[in-house]
Amino acid sequence: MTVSRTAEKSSEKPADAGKGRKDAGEVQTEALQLGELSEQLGYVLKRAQLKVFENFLRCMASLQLTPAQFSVLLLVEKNPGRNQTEIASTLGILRPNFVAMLDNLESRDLCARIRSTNDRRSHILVLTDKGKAVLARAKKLVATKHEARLNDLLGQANREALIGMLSKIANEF
Amino acid sequence: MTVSRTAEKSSEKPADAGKGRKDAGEVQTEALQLGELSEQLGYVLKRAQLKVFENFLRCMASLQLTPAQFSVLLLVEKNPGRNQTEIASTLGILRPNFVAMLDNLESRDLCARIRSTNDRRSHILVLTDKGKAVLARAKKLVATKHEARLNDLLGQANREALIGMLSKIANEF
DNA sequence: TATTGTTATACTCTATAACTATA
DNA sequence: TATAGTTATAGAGTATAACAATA
Repeated sequence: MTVSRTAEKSSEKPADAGKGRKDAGEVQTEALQLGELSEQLGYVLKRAQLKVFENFLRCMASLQLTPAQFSVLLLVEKNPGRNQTEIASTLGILRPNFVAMLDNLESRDLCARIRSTNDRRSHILVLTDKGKAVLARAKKLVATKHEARLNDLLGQANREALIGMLSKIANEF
Repeated sequence: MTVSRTAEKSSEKPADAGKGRKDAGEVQTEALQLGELSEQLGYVLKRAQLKVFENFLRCMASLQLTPAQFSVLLLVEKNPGRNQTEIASTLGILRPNFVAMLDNLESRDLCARIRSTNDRRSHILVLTDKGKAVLARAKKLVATKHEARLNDLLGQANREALIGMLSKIANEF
């Protein structure tokens, strides 16, 4: 739809552009009408996604993990012995783009590539001890700060319903 | 989180990487376990958003309108007489990035910039007749193809609940 | 001095082609 | 010949600084 922002940064606090009130006595500066936009699934979905990612980044600031990196660590932990192609494609990451991502995680000693003995073309992915420790801390931060925030906002039942509907859209739309 | 894709294109059909079954008789290729990932709000939100945008693009193929362009047309129609800064900031678009976007819409004769007489620095935005006509057709396509699809999938009540929760996240998270 | 629209620019994501080393 | 990982590259989207015209 539109929307932007890279975590904190500056600029554009949307949906509240015109102050709604004039500060001095010049021209009128009424807030804009969103109209049908606020009912557009894509629009509200995109905005919500950006907010959630921003919050995720803030919660993870101490561990310096992006949502994408977190998803890789989670998937590697849950599926040990898989190669780059398998992990990347499951996450919707293209193999070429996965290389730099892994270089980063490997340089931080969070995961490692191991040349497979069966097929020497493949790199098996594993978490290092540090990677496991960081992921454990990350999970706690996500649970106590990030997901907890969502529970406060929507309530447990609604949160589950939301995840369910989004999954359905992701899988069947 | 991860995920990609630009509408149709090729590559990466995630969440079903390993076929789950071997085709010949080589090695095992079981489907990967998503594990906690499928309960992560950010992950499922991002995936759903990509699917919805893809579907939007497909529904709008005949009009060649992106979600972002559609949102601009909607907002200009609903708020005639506003300038670039106001429209852009409401949508979370940075002014510099809004220039090329408007150049595109203007070159297609969908909207026009009008130098304001009050403040000659400002460009007032308006829809052209063609812009109004295209937007009307776009709304119909969205309603009958795009949003209708969501109703089929979730049902009217759930769809409204979903929009409501996403709005709440977008505004209060 | 401040603001509007603009240009230039940079950085991140995403996408495709093609190379290498294995198979 | 096909596949895994990689390189190079290109295109969107998003971000900041700075300039000209105007206020």
